[in-house]
Amino acid sequence: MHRIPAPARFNRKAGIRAESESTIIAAAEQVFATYGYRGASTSMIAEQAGVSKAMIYHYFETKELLYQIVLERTHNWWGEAAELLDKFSEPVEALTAYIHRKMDMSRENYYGSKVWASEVMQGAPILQGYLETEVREWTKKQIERIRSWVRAGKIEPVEPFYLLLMIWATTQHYADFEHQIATLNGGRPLDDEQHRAAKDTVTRIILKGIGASIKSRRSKRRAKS
Amino acid sequence: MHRIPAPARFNRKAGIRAESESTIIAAAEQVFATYGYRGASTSMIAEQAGVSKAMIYHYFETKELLYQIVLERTHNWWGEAAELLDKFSEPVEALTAYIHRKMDMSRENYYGSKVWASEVMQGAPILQGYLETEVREWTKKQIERIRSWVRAGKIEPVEPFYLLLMIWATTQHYADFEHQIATLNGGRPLDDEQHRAAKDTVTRIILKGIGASIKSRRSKRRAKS
DNA sequence: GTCTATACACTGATAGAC
DNA sequence: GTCTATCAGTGTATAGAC
Repeated sequence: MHRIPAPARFNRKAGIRAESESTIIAAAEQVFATYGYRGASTSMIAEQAGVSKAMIYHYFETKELLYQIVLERTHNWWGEAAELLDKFSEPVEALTAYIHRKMDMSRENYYGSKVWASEVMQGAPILQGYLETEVREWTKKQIERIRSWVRAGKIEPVEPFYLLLMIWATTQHYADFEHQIATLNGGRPLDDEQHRAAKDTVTRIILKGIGASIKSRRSKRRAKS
Repeated sequence: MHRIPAPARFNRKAGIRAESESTIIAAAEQVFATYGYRGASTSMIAEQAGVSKAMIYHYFETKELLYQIVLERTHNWWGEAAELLDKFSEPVEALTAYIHRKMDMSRENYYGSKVWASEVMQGAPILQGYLETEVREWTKKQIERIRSWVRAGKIEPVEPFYLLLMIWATTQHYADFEHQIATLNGGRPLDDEQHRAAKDTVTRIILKGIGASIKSRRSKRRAKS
């Protein structure tokens, strides 16, 4: 395809297109998160986005394509957190950074997490290939890394797979079950202080639980996100 | 489309009505678990149950009523695990029994857990009343109990709410994400040995993470008054 | 109790005016 | 780019034969 870098004043149409697309994607993410793929209707997405239903089909060929794009976004979004785990060589730093980031992401945008959960509960018809390749490879790699920490005596013997599942489960729970958590919290979502306490509690229990508790106190507690 | 395994019949020798009803309920539980309330259709439930669609409406007035019954069953089923927590006065025994039971239940019937998760992701339109009364009261009570364990020096200081959420998240993850876990496990569900290892790992990390491991129980005793 | 036939709202998707 | 009108199919739910 022949792409021409156009001047800014000729990009107005492309600007409108990009804006409409992301508005629709954001709306679709919310509706898919709430009702799942089959339960979501294009009219609901259109209404949520504030556009006519025909606009959905103007920008996206089918409902399934739109769903795939939403899933792709979520997968890329979580990929960022996954990379974090590799950026630190020590278990305490790596796990702390990973857990905190995932907790923040669960709070920042819980819709993506819900769409993923819904997709997996369906049997991952769209994500299956991705699960069997990238996610599986990443998991194997992290399992080996955790094993090396055990061999180096940095953490106590632990089954790495179930440790990883525990971290995923706990951090994503704050996204997928945000409504239940808010209800039990008196009808209000966790405030900043509660969110910080939740992150600290989760991190402390896991690190201490695998014998990797923090030895030196560091005031790395800046306001994140 | 994703195929659902055949339903398990709960009744052995009961009336035709009772047997048909429980067959339909079991089928409905699977379909609701897979596609959510809106995404599930009565034809799919009928096919899964091996009866005609009209039979669904013969035994259950509406799709929503059938859904409510499925949710009610799940709620009662989990209530059994909830009671377990009160049957032991010591944190190690209570939490071990509770975690093990919830892990077993997640394996025994993950459909109920999925339906609950799906309902909550919708904003709990049906379960909201339960969440605001029974679940909230139970949670408050357990929070107080955990606080008393902290005061008695039986466990280290911990925010009880986030500990409870962690236990729920982790144990239910094995139900809600069983497909993803099986995929990462080479396409096979966790076998008996792996399930046992998962239970042990989860229990050990949590107990050790709150300073309630069996070994240190006696030495952690402190004069309180 | 079980089935087929059917009413009618809603679904995904398209055509065509502007 | 945006809208209304529309189609074929599926959705929930009911009626009535056997």
